[in-house]
Amino acid sequence: MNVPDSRNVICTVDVVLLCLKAGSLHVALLRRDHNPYAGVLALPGGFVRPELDQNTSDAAVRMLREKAGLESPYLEQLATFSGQARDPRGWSVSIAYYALVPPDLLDLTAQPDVTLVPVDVPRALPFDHREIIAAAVERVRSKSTYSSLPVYLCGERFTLPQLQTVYESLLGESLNKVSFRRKMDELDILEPIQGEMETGRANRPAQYYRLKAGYRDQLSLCNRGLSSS
Amino acid sequence: MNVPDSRNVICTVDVVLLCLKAGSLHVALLRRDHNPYAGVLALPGGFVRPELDQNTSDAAVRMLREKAGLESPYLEQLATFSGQARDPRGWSVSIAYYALVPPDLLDLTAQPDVTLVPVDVPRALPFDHREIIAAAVERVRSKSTYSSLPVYLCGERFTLPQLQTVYESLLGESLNKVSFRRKMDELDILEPIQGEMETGRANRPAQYYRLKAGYRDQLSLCNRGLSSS
DNA sequence: TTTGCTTAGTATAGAATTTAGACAAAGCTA
DNA sequence: TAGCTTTGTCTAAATTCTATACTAAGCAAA
Repeated sequence: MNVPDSRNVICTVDVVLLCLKAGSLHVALLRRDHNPYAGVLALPGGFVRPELDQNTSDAAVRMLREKAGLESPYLEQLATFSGQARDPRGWSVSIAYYALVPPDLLDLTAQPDVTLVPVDVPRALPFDHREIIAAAVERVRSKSTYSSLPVYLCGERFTLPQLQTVYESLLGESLNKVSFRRKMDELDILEPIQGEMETGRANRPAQYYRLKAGYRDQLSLCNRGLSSS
Repeated sequence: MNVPDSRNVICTVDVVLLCLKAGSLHVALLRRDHNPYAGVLALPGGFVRPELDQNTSDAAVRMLREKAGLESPYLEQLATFSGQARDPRGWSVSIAYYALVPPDLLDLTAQPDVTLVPVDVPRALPFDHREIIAAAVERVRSKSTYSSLPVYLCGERFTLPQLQTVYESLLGESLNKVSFRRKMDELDILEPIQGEMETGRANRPAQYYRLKAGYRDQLSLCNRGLSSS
């Protein structure tokens, strides 16, 4: 009667690692090194290890470090997926996280096991990983309509036209330049980097910006959203 | 190496059952009938039972039925809480759900074990239940700024002034009547109940509305949010 | 060196949306 | 029947958003 069948539940953590490549959202997949599905591309993930992890968020950080060799600037719990059918080993829960990284942080030459796959191209995946990825993409696109989330897909510094392009590729629609700049200004999370301009192109140089110090780990929300629809 | 220490993880589900009482949000607590914390007020919850539950959502439905004796019109996964310290029995995860019910669905005389407690009055609770409740309240208030969520706190039928009052008590600010009605109209999820008016008060009777048939289990989102701030 | 091209960044006017206030509608009470 | 109250709608003013135009500034080619 005391601690019954819940001992039969397998407890794992999976991470949806997202970044922009060639203007579209990609997810990082790894070839699994053991059964089930050994050799198959899947989300980085694994068992929660109580002796190593203070909580599941720690476990997600550990997965990213061990399997993709990086510390993500943005990591958020997505949802928990559960049931009998999703894992052939038995009734399981997977606490899913998603991470956003700028492209330069994912050094694919140093991590030859990692494969970047466009999220919008349907593909068979083991477990319910396709569903988990779909939920993460949905969450990112939704949050991009009213928050500063996409900033985490940019590097340390970026120009406003670059940032606008990132928003536009996530939202799948073009944004009004004046409105976009007004809203970034209202968010009040960016600061120009004095004297640093994007040069080398045949036009007026664009100002480089960076996140203000206090906003490294904290989202900012717009009052009225960014897109028109 | 195969299925390691994750067997040592305790897997539970907790439900934050919310309703409006006297114009403010209340959470339903139950007196625990076994250790740890036997006799203490806590969230309805319990172990996931793989032989009974298809998934954790089923488990949450079961908790509501067994412990509070009701079927909630709205149930959504909130987040998963985890770690060594939150449960004296050991490293645990709790997949938390939240439910919204109209006041008349919670028959406290038939369920004498259930206690309704205002969410804004701080109170010591076992486990990390205070944190879980805070997250649920935060989620409900946040979603109320841009969605039809508060409708689930009303009964089968309600007038627009009643619904506006529900929004206002959740958001903690008064809303513009014209804007509120325009946005409810844009959501296009309510229909007037022909001929049914709220009578018995010393003023012009208000029209009763209900959710349109297709929207019983589905949220609708505003383009631009409801509140002004 | 100069001309032309391209994109950055800003100003402005017109369009669209939101809000505050006014007011008629309609039932209850006295 | 008069007066009170809240519902539901209309309208004008305030605010916000968008399209367009225009200057800024660097590169490339003549």
